[in-house]
Amino acid sequence: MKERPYSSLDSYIQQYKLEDLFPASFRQHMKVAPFEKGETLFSDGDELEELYFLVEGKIKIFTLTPEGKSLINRFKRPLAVIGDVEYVKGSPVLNSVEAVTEGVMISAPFSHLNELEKEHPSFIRFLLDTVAHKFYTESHTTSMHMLYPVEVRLASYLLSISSVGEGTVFHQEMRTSNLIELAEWIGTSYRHLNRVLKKMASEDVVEKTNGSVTIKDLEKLRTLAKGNIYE
Amino acid sequence: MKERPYSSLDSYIQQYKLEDLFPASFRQHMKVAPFEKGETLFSDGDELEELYFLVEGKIKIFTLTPEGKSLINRFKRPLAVIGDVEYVKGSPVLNSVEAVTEGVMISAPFSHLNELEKEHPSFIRFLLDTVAHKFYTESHTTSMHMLYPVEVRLASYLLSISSVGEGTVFHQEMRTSNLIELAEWIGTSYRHLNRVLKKMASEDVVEKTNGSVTIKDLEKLRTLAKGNIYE
DNA sequence: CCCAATTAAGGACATATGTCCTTTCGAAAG
DNA sequence: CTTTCGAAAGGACATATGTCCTTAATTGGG
Repeated sequence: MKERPYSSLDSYIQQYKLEDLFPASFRQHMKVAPFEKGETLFSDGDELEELYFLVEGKIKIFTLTPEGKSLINRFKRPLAVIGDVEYVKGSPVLNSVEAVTEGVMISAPFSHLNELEKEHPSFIRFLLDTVAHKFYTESHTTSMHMLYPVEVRLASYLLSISSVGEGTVFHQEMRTSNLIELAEWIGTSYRHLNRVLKKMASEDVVEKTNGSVTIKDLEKLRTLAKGNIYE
Repeated sequence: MKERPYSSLDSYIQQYKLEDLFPASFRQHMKVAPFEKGETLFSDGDELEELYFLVEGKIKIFTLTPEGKSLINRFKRPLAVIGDVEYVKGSPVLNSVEAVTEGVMISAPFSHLNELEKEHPSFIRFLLDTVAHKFYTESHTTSMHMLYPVEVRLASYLLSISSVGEGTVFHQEMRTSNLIELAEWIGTSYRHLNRVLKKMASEDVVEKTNGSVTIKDLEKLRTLAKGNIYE
């Protein structure tokens, strides 16, 4: 997985079935841009000139306040679109974006997208689908955050990363690299997350072993989540 | 203003300059639907069949939890689009909608919109603009709610309803009909809102006289809002 | 003008969450 | 094996906010 040379534009387009979206004649305007782990890709307030597609790696989208607090809006894996809302509204970047792993984006300049819109209306439909979906999840997450305490959100998060196969509980890779990030993701402080985790552990809902969290009682977890689930 | 007969479909279309969006041939599929104050227009989970345009009156969009808590997502005045995300995603209604005043909606069936999309791609662009804007404001509001305490959000709200004209502060009609609604709007309890208002009053930032709130010190308010402003 | 029915305001207490700091633990270096 | 350092956990306290209930204010009806 390491050091694998990044594919070319065309192979990414093929991989993600974007052929119809970007006709061959348009691809000359597009670029391939690798990035490093931890790199700041976009900052709140930047003026964007291109639309980006995440084709490899993982990024996080978050808000920073002047006071230094940060709130993670969401994590993204391929295929994700960055800059769609900015393109449509012509406004500066709404949230900051940082690379969680190394990865690759491909990009297309706004200026050429206007032409593409005219020639290939399906591109507008694609954007519409993308933005509608973003709105949907954002709206859902917001309600959860506003209406339920951390315990419910945490339970919901844990459910979202566990999959149930024939009665066995597998816990997938945590979508957050550590507990600090998890805290920012569910919108609380690290301290408080710890507190809630400990409580859950004392009730045998989860088990904490050196930094990693394992689900022990899926049913109790479901009760705690009150039917909510992230995304 | 009362009892004024509602206009016809065509006059609404003209009034809001929707002629290009809905060609004459399409309008036979559209309907005019008046509603009463307080009426529940849509409920969380409903299956929507039509796209609606609010052309008269004021509505509120909110989330209800099984436990009975409610969170107001936003208020809408004409021209507003309802059901866009549901149309695009084909999913059930995300939030409940209630009429704050009497008013009128005009509607177009989803089934016919598909054809419209093909013949008039500008309609897709219109939806894209609409949804992108929704996302933008939603995202902004979410960050505020998650990152700042009620005092900041309240200050920000008060700023948003006051307009400054040549050094004089006018406070517009409160967009919420009462303090309870305001509490739901900024995402807190009525009790707590009262507490914060009282504190602001004691610092001469606002004045409370029988239920209505008047801004006394715009500068202090700006400081409290920390540069944030709703919408 | 007075009273009942509402609506607004506020007191008391409980809970959720944040902040700061100390302690503990485990892994990597020496 | 010991040291050291950073990550992880947790204690103590402060603040924000919620819940429940009581009191005060307001307004339409008689």
